[in-house]
Amino acid sequence: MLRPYGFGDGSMPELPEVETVARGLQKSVAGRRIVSVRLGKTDFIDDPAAMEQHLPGRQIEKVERYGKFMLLRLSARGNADAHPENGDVEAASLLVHLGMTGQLAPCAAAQPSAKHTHVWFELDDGRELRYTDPRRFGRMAYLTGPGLTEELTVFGADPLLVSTEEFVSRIRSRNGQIKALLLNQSILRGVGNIYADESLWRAKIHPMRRGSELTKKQAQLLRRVLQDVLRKAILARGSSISDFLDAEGQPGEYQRHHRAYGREGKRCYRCGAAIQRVIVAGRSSYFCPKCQPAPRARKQSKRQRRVRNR
DNA sequence: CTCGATCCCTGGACGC
DNA sequence: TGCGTCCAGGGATCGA
Repeated sequence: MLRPYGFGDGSMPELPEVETVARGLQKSVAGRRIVSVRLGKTDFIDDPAAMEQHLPGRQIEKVERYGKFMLLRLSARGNADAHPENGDVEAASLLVHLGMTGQLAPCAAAQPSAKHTHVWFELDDGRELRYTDPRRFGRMAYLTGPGLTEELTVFGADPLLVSTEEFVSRIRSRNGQIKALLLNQSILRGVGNIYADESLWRAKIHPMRRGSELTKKQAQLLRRVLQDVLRKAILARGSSISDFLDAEGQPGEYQRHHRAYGREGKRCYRCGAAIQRVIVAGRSSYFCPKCQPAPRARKQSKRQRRVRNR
């Protein structure tokens, strides 16, 4: 049985998982034409009517990843009834975010639908591309040129492509906690809770350290280990992903390489100290208290400050 | 700018 | 077995 992300072992779709899904879809559905669209619950879709109206007839030309989003590049609709005012002669894109538990995968049209399937794209080869998402934290949007551009410009650099200089300046120019900065999609696009913790552990940086507090060397190291972790996770097909893309696909294996995430109370692989969990930026953060020394307490209450200033 | 709180949602874990 | 409670988390939003 297909197992969605986020169940049991804390895995969820971050950059490596989304990259894995996008590559799988590029192989399995690129080149196919969407014949029709059927919708179930639509509260995670920007404009359901637009999807029903504009998707049929379009070919899926390419499947790309953008941060944690997938971008299905669609051809212009080739039929004679195309209405230019509706953008039908224009190339378009379907933006898909898997949220916590989203899955997008093709299957035979005859196959019974899994629970929580909300979108069915009928393809021109007898299959259906289906979107399943129990929690509906995902998002789907049909977008054309300007709308898409506007949508994408709010995001920061791709962590795999960002130069050392840009990474260092983006991080060191902020006062926020480094964990929050890594999770902030307008600074870097694609990093989530798991890979933030994993890279901070590898760089020996406490999640509550301030971006501005990092040395240049630390920031450079963080970029290097972040890229290394993401690349290796992609090679491992992500963390704990089941075979939901194609029959020969293997489950993700990267969870076996986790050094911090989900290891509260377990021994640090480097020094043997017990991994701790704290909430940073509203999210569970796992770190080694010995290898990743806490920043000096910088926040003082007004009262403390008054006392000290006397 | 940065922070925390709140909400969205479902199902798994856990206690009784 | 079955119920209730808590928790997980990406992201939007809002007020401080």
